[in-house]
Amino acid sequence: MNLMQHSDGKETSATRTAYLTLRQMILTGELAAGEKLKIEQLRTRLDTGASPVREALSLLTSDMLVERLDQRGFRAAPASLANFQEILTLRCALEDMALRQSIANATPDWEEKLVLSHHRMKRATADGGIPEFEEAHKAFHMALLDNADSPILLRYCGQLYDLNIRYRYLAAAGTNYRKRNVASEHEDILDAAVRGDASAASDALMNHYRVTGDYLTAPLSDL
Amino acid sequence: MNLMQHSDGKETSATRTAYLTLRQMILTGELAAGEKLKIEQLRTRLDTGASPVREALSLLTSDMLVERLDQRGFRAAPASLANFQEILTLRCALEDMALRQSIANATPDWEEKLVLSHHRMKRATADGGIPEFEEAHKAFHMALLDNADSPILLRYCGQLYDLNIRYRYLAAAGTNYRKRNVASEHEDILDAAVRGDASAASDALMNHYRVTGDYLTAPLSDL
DNA sequence: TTTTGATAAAAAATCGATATTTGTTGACAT
DNA sequence: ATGTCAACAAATATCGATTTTTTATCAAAA
Repeated sequence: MNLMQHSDGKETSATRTAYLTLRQMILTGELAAGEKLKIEQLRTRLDTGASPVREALSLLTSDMLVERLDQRGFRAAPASLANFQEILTLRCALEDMALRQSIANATPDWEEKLVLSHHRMKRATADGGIPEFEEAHKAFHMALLDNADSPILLRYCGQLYDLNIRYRYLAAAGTNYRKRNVASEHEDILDAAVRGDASAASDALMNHYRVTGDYLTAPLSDL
Repeated sequence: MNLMQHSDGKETSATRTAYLTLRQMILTGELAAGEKLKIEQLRTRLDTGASPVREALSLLTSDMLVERLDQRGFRAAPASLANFQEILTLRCALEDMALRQSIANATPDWEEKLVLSHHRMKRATADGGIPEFEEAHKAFHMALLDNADSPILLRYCGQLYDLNIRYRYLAAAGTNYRKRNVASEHEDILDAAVRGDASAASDALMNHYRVTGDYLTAPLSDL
């Protein structure tokens, strides 16, 4: 069945490979927002059949990264300032909920994972490339929420996180996020979370999003 | 391309038909929670090819109504009490948000749609079958939120609504929901919404969910 | 000119067949 | 008896080709 060797050596289906690849291409803007996604074109680009491409696009539809047009194929989800701001607002609402639940369920094991993911993010900030940082950054943010014991909520938070990433890349080709000093903001969140202070952690997280949001709004104002 | 005549005569793709049919079958329990969904079996049952079935299942995966098992096909999402309660909790949180925004944006046009959808639901309660009532009931609840100007939020609310429906069918084969007197609860919500009293409307809506939740928890306790 | 309608090209959706994987059974050795 | 392994059966995943739909082109008519 044409097994694919995934980067780390794990074997995956062609559909999964196509899904991950297309997702990455959309998040980074390699496939531009609003762009028509032609099956044939993607088929050759990913060197796979039409069925896996089609299925991958269907899956991306649920992530709101791809839109399905009636009988006219697919396109990358359009970007707009309104969409960006909606994502920001919802992230604040949902992550506040998730973070408070997560902290309420705090365990030593969770704390350790949290500290670890923060360390890895700092390490990736220092010497990794952008993809490595992005991965570690998401891992940290999701680790904050991961203890919430609410799979659907976490799923939504993850989706919104990814939708937001796309706007980071749009705003500045994904480069200068690290140039702003986010390290202290991340530490504030981590410290409060580990301390078990839900309100402080939530405040710090919301502040982080508000500041980042303001920071990105200007470059995105012409959307 | 094998156009399908949808019930109301609108032409749709085979994929869309399969999606809607399978969704209905899962919501009503015709395809039981946790049940293995074999392509071949569904293919003959829906009288269509493997590709549309496969794509429809992929789409249902994003609705959390179907799970994809690594290389072993699909199954209907399992049901559990924890899942039911998570859905209830999230619905309260998200619909509270959406309803308040909706009311904050109130317009005469929205009010009219709201009243209309409520009337239609009452009418369907009186003389319609279960599917008609279910459709009208969802239309009313979504109409309450529809003015919120937050597409993603509305999407999530719609998803959670559907997930919850499945538990209604599970609890009582979907029959006795109307036997409880929900009419007055619906009227309380409607009145407060039309009056523009967001807090009262939200209280009424939350009460509606809490009561319904309690009502369903007992029959579902053996999940 | 603008509109209309037919025609041709491009693309999407679907089908049928094939290859690959998972699961199952039962003989054989321990 | 129990565990292992090969052969077989069932089901999934994928491909290649076909059908259908949409989009583009262009000539003829208003």
